Amino acid sequence: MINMKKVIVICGPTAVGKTKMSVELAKRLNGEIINADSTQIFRMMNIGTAKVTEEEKEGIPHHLFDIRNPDEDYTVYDYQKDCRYWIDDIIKRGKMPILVGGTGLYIKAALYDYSFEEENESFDFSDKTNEELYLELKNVDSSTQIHPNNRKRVERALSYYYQHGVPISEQPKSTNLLYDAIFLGLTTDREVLYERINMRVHKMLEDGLLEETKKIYELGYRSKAIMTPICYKELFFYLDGEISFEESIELIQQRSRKYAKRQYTWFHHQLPVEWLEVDFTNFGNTINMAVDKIK
RNA sequence: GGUUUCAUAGCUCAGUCGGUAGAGCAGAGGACUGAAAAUCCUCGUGUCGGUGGUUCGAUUCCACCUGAAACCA
Repeated sequence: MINMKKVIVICGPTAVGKTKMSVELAKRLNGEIINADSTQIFRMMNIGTAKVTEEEKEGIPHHLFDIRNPDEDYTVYDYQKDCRYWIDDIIKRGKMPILVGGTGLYIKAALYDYSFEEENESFDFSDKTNEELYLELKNVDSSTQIHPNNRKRVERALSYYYQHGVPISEQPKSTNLLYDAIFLGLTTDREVLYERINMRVHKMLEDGLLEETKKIYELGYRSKAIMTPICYKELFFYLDGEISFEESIELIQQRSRKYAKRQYTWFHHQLPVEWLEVDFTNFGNTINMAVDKIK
């Protein structure tokens, strides 16, 4: 334990102030920041992903932002390697690695002993129904816990089996922490958070979200990277004339609320998070609380 | 002022030929190892506007009251 590498993680739901906290901590603790948000990996998607701006960085080095184009794929597998690389690099230079982001799976995969292997084959299941795929999976993995309707997971389990010859449920599921990590979760009342989410969407529009989206829309990108995050696909519906502008904004806000709820569920159950109630009227208090927890 | 229609879950509404009611949305809880801002699962009692009347029994039929909308003056 003594020799484990120290890492600070700032997590929590969307729109609680993780970015601000990360920069302040980096300034005080001689740290560098590593992105732990699956959508901020990509270039061009800045406003819609609430990516840190150059000004907000305040000169602190930021890693794993803008490392892929929107038409490229990026997965947990890639993130695990990239994140571990930067943790080691930052520590070697005598500085403190600070992971910031809301993608729980990425954080867990990087810091725990999740094992991934090189995979290059891809399988096409598009001609089969959910029921057929589930039966196919049951056949090779009778103890599967995946719900039949969760097609994405069923397909993934089958791909895994066909590639490795063993059921995905037999994959080692040990969850040992590989780093001396402290997980700081920022939180606030649900109502306050929902209000902040609504306001942030309006702020994004003021900052040019629609223009950013139009640029991507006109370039014709319909990749996973673009169609996954909240904001772009909803505004695409509007640009396609399927829904009104107001409807698309409400959709974005609604989905962001649900996303925040899912994030709470993940962080509460999957990581040993120490929660900090954010003081929005005096953020300095929250920073001091975080520093106390770390020391 | 008159006529007609409407009043049911936080919202939009369905329904009960009289036996106290259910969808969508909103909201809540949960799962999670290669698209994770993704994907998937579970959760619906509310004076059925108010007061009376008819009835074994009314949210349902009738009367009146209140409120809303449309039309006529």
